[in-house]
Amino acid sequence: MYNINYNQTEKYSEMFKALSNPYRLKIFLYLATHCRPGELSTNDEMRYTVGELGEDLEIAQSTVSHHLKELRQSGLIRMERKSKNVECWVEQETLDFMTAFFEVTQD
Amino acid sequence: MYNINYNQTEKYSEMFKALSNPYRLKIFLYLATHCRPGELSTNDEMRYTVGELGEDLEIAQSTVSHHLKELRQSGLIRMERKSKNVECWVEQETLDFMTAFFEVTQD
DNA sequence: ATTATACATCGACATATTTCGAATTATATC
DNA sequence: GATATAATTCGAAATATGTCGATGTATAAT
Repeated sequence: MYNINYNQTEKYSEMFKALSNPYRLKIFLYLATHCRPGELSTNDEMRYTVGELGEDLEIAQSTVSHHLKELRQSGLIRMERKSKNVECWVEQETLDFMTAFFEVTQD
Repeated sequence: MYNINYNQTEKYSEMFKALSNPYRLKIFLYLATHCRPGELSTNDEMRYTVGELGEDLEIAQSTVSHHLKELRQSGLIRMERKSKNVECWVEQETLDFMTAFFEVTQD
Protein backbone atom coordinates (compact mmCIF):
# COMPACT_ATOMS: atom_id res chain seq x y z
CA MET A 1 0.00 0.00 0.00
CA TYR A 2 1.38 3.34 -1.05
CA ASN A 3 0.99 6.90 0.07
CA ILE A 4 -0.61 9.17 -2.36
CA ASN A 5 -1.59 12.65 -1.75
CA TYR A 6 -5.32 12.23 -1.61
CA ASN A 7 -5.61 15.88 -0.64
CA GLN A 8 -4.67 16.78 -4.15
CA THR A 9 -7.25 14.66 -5.88
CA GLU A 10 -9.71 17.54 -5.98
CA LYS A 11 -7.21 19.72 -7.76
CA TYR A 12 -6.42 16.94 -10.17
CA SER A 13 -10.04 16.21 -10.94
CA GLU A 14 -10.57 19.89 -11.69
CA MET A 15 -7.70 19.92 -14.13
CA PHE A 16 -8.86 16.73 -15.79
CA LYS A 17 -12.30 18.22 -16.12
CA ALA A 18 -10.80 21.27 -17.76
CA LEU A 19 -9.17 19.06 -20.37
CA SER A 20 -12.23 16.86 -20.87
CA ASN A 21 -14.01 19.28 -23.17
CA PRO A 22 -12.86 18.94 -26.80
CA TYR A 23 -12.74 22.70 -27.34
CA ARG A 24 -10.76 23.27 -24.17
CA LEU A 25 -8.38 20.46 -25.01
CA LYS A 26 -7.82 21.93 -28.47
CA ILE A 27 -7.20 25.38 -27.03
CA PHE A 28 -4.81 24.01 -24.47
CA LEU A 29 -2.90 21.92 -27.01
CA TYR A 30 -2.77 24.85 -29.38
CA LEU A 31 -1.16 26.99 -26.73
CA ALA A 32 1.13 24.20 -25.54
CA THR A 33 2.40 23.14 -28.93
CA HIS A 34 2.99 26.64 -30.19
CA CYS A 35 5.47 27.20 -27.41
CA ARG A 36 8.69 26.67 -29.23
CA PRO A 37 11.49 25.15 -27.16
CA GLY A 38 13.92 27.63 -25.69
CA GLU A 39 11.38 30.37 -25.66
CA LEU A 40 9.87 31.45 -22.42
CA SER A 41 6.19 32.02 -21.83
CA THR A 42 7.13 35.50 -20.74
CA ASN A 43 8.00 36.13 -24.36
CA ASP A 44 5.16 37.83 -26.17
CA GLU A 45 5.94 35.87 -29.31
CA MET A 46 4.38 32.75 -27.96
CA ARG A 47 1.29 34.08 -26.40
CA TYR A 48 -2.06 34.06 -28.10
CA THR A 49 -4.91 36.47 -27.71
CA VAL A 50 -8.49 35.40 -27.14
CA GLY A 51 -9.44 36.57 -30.61
CA GLU A 52 -6.59 34.71 -32.29
CA LEU A 53 -7.59 31.47 -30.62
CA GLY A 54 -11.18 31.89 -31.74
CA GLU A 55 -10.16 32.56 -35.32
CA ASP A 56 -7.50 29.87 -35.57
CA LEU A 57 -9.64 27.19 -33.97
CA GLU A 58 -12.94 28.44 -35.41
CA ILE A 59 -14.86 28.75 -32.19
CA ALA A 60 -17.35 31.50 -31.37
CA GLN A 61 -15.77 34.32 -29.43
CA SER A 62 -17.96 34.03 -26.36
CA THR A 63 -17.35 30.30 -26.28
CA VAL A 64 -13.59 30.78 -26.34
CA SER A 65 -13.82 33.32 -23.56
CA HIS A 66 -15.91 30.96 -21.49
CA HIS A 67 -13.54 28.05 -21.93
CA LEU A 68 -10.44 30.12 -21.32
CA LYS A 69 -11.91 31.13 -18.01
CA GLU A 70 -12.26 27.51 -17.01
CA LEU A 71 -8.76 26.65 -18.15
CA ARG A 72 -7.47 29.56 -16.12
CA GLN A 73 -9.47 28.67 -13.02
CA SER A 74 -8.12 25.15 -13.11
CA GLY A 75 -4.62 26.59 -13.25
CA LEU A 76 -3.70 25.22 -16.65
CA ILE A 77 -3.22 28.56 -18.36
CA ARG A 78 -2.55 32.14 -17.46
CA MET A 79 -4.03 35.27 -18.95
CA GLU A 80 -2.93 38.88 -18.91
CA ARG A 81 -4.42 41.97 -20.42
CA LYS A 82 -2.11 43.78 -22.80
CA SER A 83 -3.85 46.97 -23.90
CA LYS A 84 -6.94 45.92 -25.83
CA ASN A 85 -6.01 42.27 -25.96
CA VAL A 86 -5.83 39.50 -23.40
CA GLU A 87 -2.89 37.21 -23.90
CA CYS A 88 -2.94 33.53 -22.96
CA TRP A 89 -0.23 30.97 -22.34
CA VAL A 90 0.22 27.67 -20.57
CA GLU A 91 1.28 27.52 -16.94
CA GLN A 92 4.41 25.39 -16.85
CA GLU A 93 4.15 24.63 -13.14
CA THR A 94 0.75 23.07 -13.59
CA LEU A 95 2.05 20.96 -16.43
CA ASP A 96 4.71 19.61 -14.10
CA PHE A 97 2.02 18.94 -11.52
CA MET A 98 0.07 16.95 -14.06
CA THR A 99 3.12 15.00 -15.15
CA ALA A 100 3.72 14.11 -11.51
CA PHE A 101 0.31 12.52 -11.33
CA PHE A 102 1.23 9.88 -13.85
CA GLU A 103 4.55 9.29 -12.18
CA VAL A 104 2.68 8.46 -9.01
CA THR A 105 0.67 5.90 -10.87
CA GLN A 106 3.81 4.28 -12.25
CA ASP A 107 5.31 1.39 -10.27
CA MET B 1 4.74 25.14 -35.17
CA TYR B 2 4.85 21.56 -34.04
CA ASN B 3 3.17 18.38 -35.08
CA ILE B 4 0.79 16.95 -32.62
CA ASN B 5 -1.49 14.11 -33.22
CA TYR B 6 -4.76 15.95 -33.35
CA ASN B 7 -6.45 12.71 -34.33
CA GLN B 8 -5.93 11.50 -30.82
CA THR B 9 -7.46 14.48 -29.08
CA GLU B 10 -10.83 12.77 -28.92
CA LYS B 11 -9.37 9.78 -27.16
CA TYR B 12 -7.51 12.06 -24.77
CA SER B 13 -10.57 14.14 -23.94
CA GLU B 14 -12.47 10.93 -23.18
CA MET B 15 -9.80 9.80 -20.78
CA PHE B 16 -9.61 13.19 -19.13
CA LYS B 17 -13.36 13.15 -18.71
CA ALA B 18 -13.12 9.74 -17.10
CA LEU B 19 -10.72 11.15 -14.53
CA SER B 20 -12.66 14.36 -14.00
CA ASN B 21 -15.20 12.82 -11.65
CA PRO B 22 -13.96 12.69 -8.03
CA TYR B 23 -15.29 9.18 -7.49
CA ARG B 24 -13.75 7.87 -10.66
CA LEU B 25 -10.44 9.52 -9.89
CA LYS B 26 -10.44 7.95 -6.42
CA ILE B 27 -11.25 4.53 -7.85
CA PHE B 28 -8.54 4.86 -10.46
CA LEU B 29 -5.94 6.05 -7.96
CA TYR B 30 -6.89 3.30 -5.57
CA LEU B 31 -6.29 0.71 -8.23
CA ALA B 32 -3.13 2.40 -9.46
CA THR B 33 -1.48 2.87 -6.09
CA HIS B 34 -2.30 -0.60 -4.82
CA CYS B 35 -0.29 -2.10 -7.60
CA ARG B 36 2.93 -2.85 -5.82
CA PRO B 37 6.07 -2.57 -7.94
CA GLY B 38 7.30 -5.79 -9.39
CA GLU B 39 3.86 -7.31 -9.42
CA LEU B 40 2.05 -7.71 -12.65
CA SER B 41 -1.57 -6.82 -13.21
CA THR B 42 -2.07 -10.40 -14.28
CA ASN B 43 -1.47 -11.31 -10.66
CA ASP B 44 -4.71 -11.78 -8.80
CA GLU B 45 -3.19 -10.28 -5.68
CA MET B 46 -3.43 -6.79 -7.02
CA ARG B 47 -6.82 -6.80 -8.53
CA TYR B 48 -9.88 -5.49 -6.79
CA THR B 49 -13.45 -6.58 -7.12
CA VAL B 50 -16.34 -4.18 -7.64
CA GLY B 51 -17.61 -4.89 -4.15
CA GLU B 52 -14.23 -4.29 -2.52
CA LEU B 53 -13.91 -0.94 -4.20
CA GLY B 54 -17.36 0.07 -3.02
CA GLU B 55 -16.61 -0.92 0.54
CA ASP B 56 -13.12 0.51 0.74
CA LEU B 57 -14.07 3.80 -0.85
CA GLU B 58 -17.56 3.94 0.66
CA ILE B 59 -19.49 4.41 -2.54
CA ALA B 60 -22.84 2.83 -3.31
CA GLN B 61 -22.43 -0.36 -5.24
CA SER B 62 -24.43 0.67 -8.28
CA THR B 63 -22.48 3.91 -8.41
CA VAL B 64 -19.18 2.04 -8.40
CA SER B 65 -20.41 -0.24 -11.15
CA HIS B 66 -21.48 2.74 -13.22
CA HIS B 67 -18.17 4.54 -12.84
CA LEU B 68 -16.11 1.44 -13.48
CA LYS B 69 -17.92 1.06 -16.78
CA GLU B 70 -16.86 4.54 -17.78
CA LEU B 71 -13.28 3.98 -16.71
CA ARG B 72 -13.24 0.80 -18.73
CA GLN B 73 -14.80 2.39 -21.80
CA SER B 74 -12.20 5.12 -21.76
CA GLY B 75 -9.52 2.42 -21.67
CA LEU B 76 -8.10 3.33 -18.28
CA ILE B 77 -8.92 0.07 -16.56
CA ARG B 78 -9.72 -3.49 -17.43
CA MET B 79 -12.27 -5.81 -15.90
CA GLU B 80 -12.67 -9.54 -15.94
CA ARG B 81 -15.27 -11.80 -14.39
CA LYS B 82 -13.87 -14.39 -12.05
CA SER B 83 -16.70 -16.59 -10.93
CA LYS B 84 -19.11 -14.43 -8.96
CA ASN B 85 -16.79 -11.44 -8.83
CA VAL B 86 -15.55 -8.98 -11.41
CA GLU B 87 -11.93 -8.03 -10.96
CA CYS B 88 -10.54 -4.63 -11.93
CA TRP B 89 -7.07 -3.31 -12.60
CA VAL B 90 -5.39 -0.45 -14.39
CA GLU B 91 -4.40 -0.72 -18.03
CA GLN B 92 -0.70 0.03 -18.19
CA GLU B 93 -0.68 0.85 -21.89
CA THR B 94 -3.22 3.58 -21.43
CA LEU B 95 -1.17 5.04 -18.61
CA ASP B 96 1.76 5.28 -20.97
CA PHE B 97 -0.49 6.92 -23.53
CA MET B 98 -1.50 9.51 -20.97
CA THR B 99 2.06 10.13 -19.92
CA ALA B 100 2.93 10.73 -23.54
CA PHE B 101 0.41 13.52 -23.69
CA PHE B 102 2.33 15.59 -21.21
CA GLU B 103 5.58 14.85 -22.92
CA VAL B 104 4.13 16.34 -26.08
CA THR B 105 3.30 19.50 -24.22
CA GLN B 106 6.83 19.74 -22.88
CA ASP B 107 9.40 21.80 -24.83
C1' DA C 1 -16.79 62.73 -26.43
C1' DT C 2 -17.46 59.49 -30.23
C1' DT C 3 -16.25 55.52 -32.37
C1' DA C 4 -13.97 51.11 -32.93
C1' DT C 5 -11.96 46.95 -31.21
C1' DA C 6 -11.35 43.17 -27.96
C1' DC C 7 -13.10 40.65 -24.47
C1' DA C 8 -16.38 39.26 -20.63
C1' DT C 9 -20.84 38.39 -18.92
C1' DC C 10 -25.72 37.40 -19.31
C1' DG C 11 -29.56 34.74 -20.63
C1' DA C 12 -31.61 30.89 -22.29
C1' DC C 13 -32.20 26.52 -24.03
C1' DA C 14 -30.63 21.91 -25.01
C1' DT C 15 -28.13 18.22 -23.55
C1' DA C 16 -25.32 15.49 -20.37
C1' DT C 17 -23.97 13.86 -15.89
C1' DT C 18 -24.43 12.24 -11.30
C1' DT C 19 -26.26 9.43 -7.88
C1' DC C 20 -28.62 5.64 -5.80
C1' DG C 21 -32.60 2.49 -4.80
C1' DA C 22 -35.11 -1.01 -7.16
C1' DA C 23 -35.29 -4.58 -10.37
C1' DT C 24 -32.69 -7.80 -13.24
C1' DT C 25 -29.03 -10.93 -14.60
C1' DA C 26 -25.09 -14.05 -13.75
C1' DT C 27 -22.80 -17.35 -11.02
C1' DA C 28 -22.19 -20.55 -7.25
C1' DT C 29 -23.93 -23.57 -3.50
C1' DC C 30 -26.91 -26.59 -1.40
C1' DG D 1 -34.78 -26.14 -8.54
C1' DA D 2 -34.24 -22.95 -4.53
C1' DT D 3 -31.38 -19.77 -2.32
C1' DA D 4 -27.48 -16.63 -1.75
C1' DT D 5 -24.05 -13.52 -3.47
C1' DA D 6 -22.10 -10.22 -6.79
C1' DA D 7 -22.65 -7.19 -10.29
C1' DT D 8 -25.29 -4.77 -14.03
C1' DT D 9 -29.06 -2.24 -15.76
C1' DC D 10 -33.12 0.66 -15.19
C1' DG D 11 -35.52 4.69 -13.79
C1' DA D 12 -35.89 9.05 -12.13
C1' DA D 13 -34.80 13.44 -10.17
C1' DA D 14 -31.40 16.86 -9.27
C1' DT D 15 -27.69 19.22 -10.89
C1' DA D 16 -24.12 20.58 -14.20
C1' DT D 17 -22.35 21.63 -18.72
C1' DG D 18 -22.12 23.43 -23.45
C1' DT D 19 -23.09 26.72 -26.78
C1' DC D 20 -23.71 31.11 -28.75
C1' DG D 21 -26.25 35.56 -29.72
C1' DA D 22 -27.03 39.74 -27.39
C1' DT D 23 -25.49 42.97 -24.23
C1' DG D 24 -22.06 45.22 -21.27
C1' DT D 25 -17.33 46.82 -20.19
C1' DA D 26 -12.50 48.12 -20.90
C1' DT D 27 -9.07 50.18 -23.74
C1' DA D 28 -7.38 52.84 -27.60
C1' DA D 29 -7.67 56.11 -31.49
C1' DT D 30 -9.51 60.11 -33.56
